[in-house]
Amino acid sequence: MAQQPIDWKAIEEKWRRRWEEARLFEADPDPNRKKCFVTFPYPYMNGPLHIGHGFTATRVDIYARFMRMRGYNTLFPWAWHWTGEPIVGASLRIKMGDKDLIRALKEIDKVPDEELEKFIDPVYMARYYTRESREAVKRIGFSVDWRREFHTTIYEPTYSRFIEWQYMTLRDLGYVTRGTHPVVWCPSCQSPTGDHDRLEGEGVFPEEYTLIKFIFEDGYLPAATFRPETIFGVTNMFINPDATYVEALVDGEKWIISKSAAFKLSEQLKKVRVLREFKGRELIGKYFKEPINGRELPILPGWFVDPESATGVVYSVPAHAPADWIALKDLMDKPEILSEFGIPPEVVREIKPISLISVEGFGEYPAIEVIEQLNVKDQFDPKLEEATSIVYRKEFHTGVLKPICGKYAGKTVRDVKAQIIEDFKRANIADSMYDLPQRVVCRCTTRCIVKILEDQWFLKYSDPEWKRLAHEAVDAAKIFPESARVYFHDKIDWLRDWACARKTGLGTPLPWSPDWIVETLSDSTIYMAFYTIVKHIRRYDIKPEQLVREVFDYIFLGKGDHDNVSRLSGIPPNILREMREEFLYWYPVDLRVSAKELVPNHLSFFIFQHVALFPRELWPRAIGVNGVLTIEGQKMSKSKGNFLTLRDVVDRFGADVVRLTLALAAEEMDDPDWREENARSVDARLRSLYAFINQVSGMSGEDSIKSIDRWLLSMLQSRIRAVTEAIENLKTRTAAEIALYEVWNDIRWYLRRRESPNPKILREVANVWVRLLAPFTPFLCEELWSMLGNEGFVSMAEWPKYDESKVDVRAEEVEEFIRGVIDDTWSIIRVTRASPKTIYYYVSAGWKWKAFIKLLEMSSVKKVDMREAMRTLMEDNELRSVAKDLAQFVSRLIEEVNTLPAERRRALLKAGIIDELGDLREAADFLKKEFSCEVIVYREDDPDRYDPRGKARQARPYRPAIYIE
RNA sequence: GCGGGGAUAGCCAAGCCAGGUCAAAGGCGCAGGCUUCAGGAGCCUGUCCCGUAGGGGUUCGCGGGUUCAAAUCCCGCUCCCCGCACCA
Repeated sequence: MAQQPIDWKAIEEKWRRRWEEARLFEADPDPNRKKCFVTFPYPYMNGPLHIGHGFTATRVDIYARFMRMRGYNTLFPWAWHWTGEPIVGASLRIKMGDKDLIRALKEIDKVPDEELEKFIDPVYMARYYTRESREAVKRIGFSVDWRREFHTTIYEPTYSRFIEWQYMTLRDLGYVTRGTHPVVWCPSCQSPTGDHDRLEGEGVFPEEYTLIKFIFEDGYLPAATFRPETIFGVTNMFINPDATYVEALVDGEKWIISKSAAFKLSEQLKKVRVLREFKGRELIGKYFKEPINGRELPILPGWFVDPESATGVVYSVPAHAPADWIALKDLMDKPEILSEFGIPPEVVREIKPISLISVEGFGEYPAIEVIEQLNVKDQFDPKLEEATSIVYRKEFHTGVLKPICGKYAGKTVRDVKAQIIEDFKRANIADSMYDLPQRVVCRCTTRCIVKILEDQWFLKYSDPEWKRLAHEAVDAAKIFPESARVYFHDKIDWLRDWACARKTGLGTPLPWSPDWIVETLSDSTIYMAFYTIVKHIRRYDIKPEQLVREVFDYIFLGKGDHDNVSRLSGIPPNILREMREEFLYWYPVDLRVSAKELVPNHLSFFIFQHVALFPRELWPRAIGVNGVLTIEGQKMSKSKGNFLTLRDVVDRFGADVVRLTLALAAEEMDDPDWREENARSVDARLRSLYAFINQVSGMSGEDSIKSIDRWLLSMLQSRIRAVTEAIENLKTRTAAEIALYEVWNDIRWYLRRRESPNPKILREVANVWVRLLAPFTPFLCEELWSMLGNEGFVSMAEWPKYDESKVDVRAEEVEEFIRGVIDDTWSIIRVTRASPKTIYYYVSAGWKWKAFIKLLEMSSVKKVDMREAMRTLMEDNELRSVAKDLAQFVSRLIEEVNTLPAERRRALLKAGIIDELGDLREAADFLKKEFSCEVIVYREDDPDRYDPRGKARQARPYRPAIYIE
């Protein structure tokens, strides 16, 4: 199998053109054929397709091509996702001259200058990438029906009509609700700041604080806390003397809070009117009242109080909050600070921590104990945070409230916390506000706050009934790999309501509230249904305004009759019927594949929305989940500079090489790793494959059938079966591995064993082989298929069928036997470091075979022991005559026979007594070549044998005795 | 923290669900040989350790256990990766 220069590009172009001319992958309903509808989640067009897209989509295409060859009417459509913020964002950044982005687009995406300048129009940008990506998809050879291509957003008005229908229907079904929701918000951009839009604060989300409204003069000091239960242990207040505070009317009450808190609250549905501004020191030394028992407590200076955090008002519980204790201790140690504020030292000295939670393993004052344990020095010690977290966790999970807590006494903190908050709020002792636990800075450099968005539209994924249906859909579907099923169930339970509309970005406006746009993950859930009718929309030039609700109701839900709907829409009734029929023909989706990162969002939404909108028989049939691609072991990213676009990779290596390399990289949920080294190796293999098939196609020679010929065909059957089963289960790596390497190794062994290969057999094998590989390397296989003299496309050829009649267990056992003999012989040669002149083999005597088979039979019923075995064997006259040797023979074999796996035992029994002498003599020439010496074969009981060391009697079935000179 | 996936010989990676054919597929790399008008091609052999006869020893993250028998089952531990929401 020598290599030849092959022009991949020429082959690929040739067949791509022919496929297109033949409209090979355009699939239309055919009631006489079973259908298969596979989909790949449409990619987002803010950049070129990368090799990670290529990986997942290749798996889809392998499956599609496989099913097509198995006779299924197979549809693999493709579309483009334009919905969302990033395209607009990128476009804006280009407009503003963002150097990093522009360089990335030039260098990685290879966008020419004259195109780049037009990217200030986001739609132009999306169109550009769509055009580029379409080319890449064609080049890599995905078997797509392009008549059904579309993109999303209002720029594809008929798609928008579809989305409108979807959301009106969902709303009527009660799955869309209205509500409020806290988001991280940039006051400058006036929009939510997602994780990827931040300079600082990745992974930071709003947290809800309880505000305890301590009474102060004619108003309140609302102190923020996560631990409202500790109010029973409050001893004082801390205010930052240098921070700016305000007196403000908040929903009609007078509140004293930090200046920034006032602003934040105004974004959280509170009516805020600032009355006056002042420094915190004004409050220091004054007294406030706690609202439970009305105790009067002092306000002390605390510079650790961050006015940017929550209200900037902090109450102090030194028994249970390490920070509070440390702050108090500081003040006790530094009376001069107190005097600066005119506070007598005894005010602080007399403060006693009040214990309100009992915790196993701690005494009265857990905070103080932990501070001592960790040796926290002062308020600025980083260990303080750890101390706080230890106390908090311990008290939350195991703490029990003490009698001082009144009606909550005796309960654990965990159980009663929510109740306390509710009670306090009802009693107007508490309120709440959201804030960010850490600084978050928007890309525009503005510090973010939490805003509560009103009138937000939600998909009610929290609905238990909806969840139940989603679970049922997961149970009913095939999930590849099976282990991902639990992942889906888990994520369905975990999903909360999803804000399904946004104010900015591209998309489709909500039909009943057009200032909102359907959010990107929410407009991409059932669009596979649109593939089934977009063909008609194009062909019959159906206008968006014709696509009234009733049209979709009719097509997708079977509501109404076509005459009526025709009147409403102006679409002829026969076309409506055709669309309905086409939808019903293709639906449900037979397979959808994506990377595992989409399980918690896209794939789960896909399931949810299908169960909401469609009857059970139209729910997805199978979902495949795969890993996330890395490049040479590294996560792919544009900033790291290891971003590989699909187009570049296909340009460099050719479509088939890329496809096969990707297929061989991983399956199930393992992460594939793209390695150039692997691609080069695959390239070499394919060149050799070409050379081999080329050679076989013109080969002539004798065509007698020997055992080795039957062996090759027999092996091929098990390869066919294994590849078929693997692809059925989307185990594309296993399938590719067997189809390429295992078959290759079989053929190699065959060529080695057969001095003059049988051309007919090889051509038969080649015809199967090329078809097994066709889903993986379709271009090359088309070429090889025609090289082998076949008419038509291999893409449409019948998938090889497992042929029982070609299975030859005996031939397989014979090869096992020969291979074993070779291995044993090599082993001896290596150990003795001899260079053999003559090798003598002695095959087992007839009685050994007889006993061996008998033992196999006995052990397939149940485990045999020595005594029982001998008793049965001795019933045979011939065996009895060699009783002494028999006993030795059986004792050596019995363990082995007993532990043989059932399958193997069956194979051995099926093969029966093989003609060791004949087979070995037939292989003698081959063995001579292998060992470059003479080979002589005897039967162990041949009276004329040459056996100077008495080796012959060691012979066992399948393991002849060996003597080497 | 919650959830999911992992840990196998130099590397990648099968096997584990259904315990014995497992010193453990396949690929890559490496070494030796062959082939070739010596291009990153092909073929053969080797690649845990020991062994002058086909054998033996020790391995499948760590520690226990079940079993005649465990990479595979059970318990505990350590470490790695990924997701965690208004975002594609």
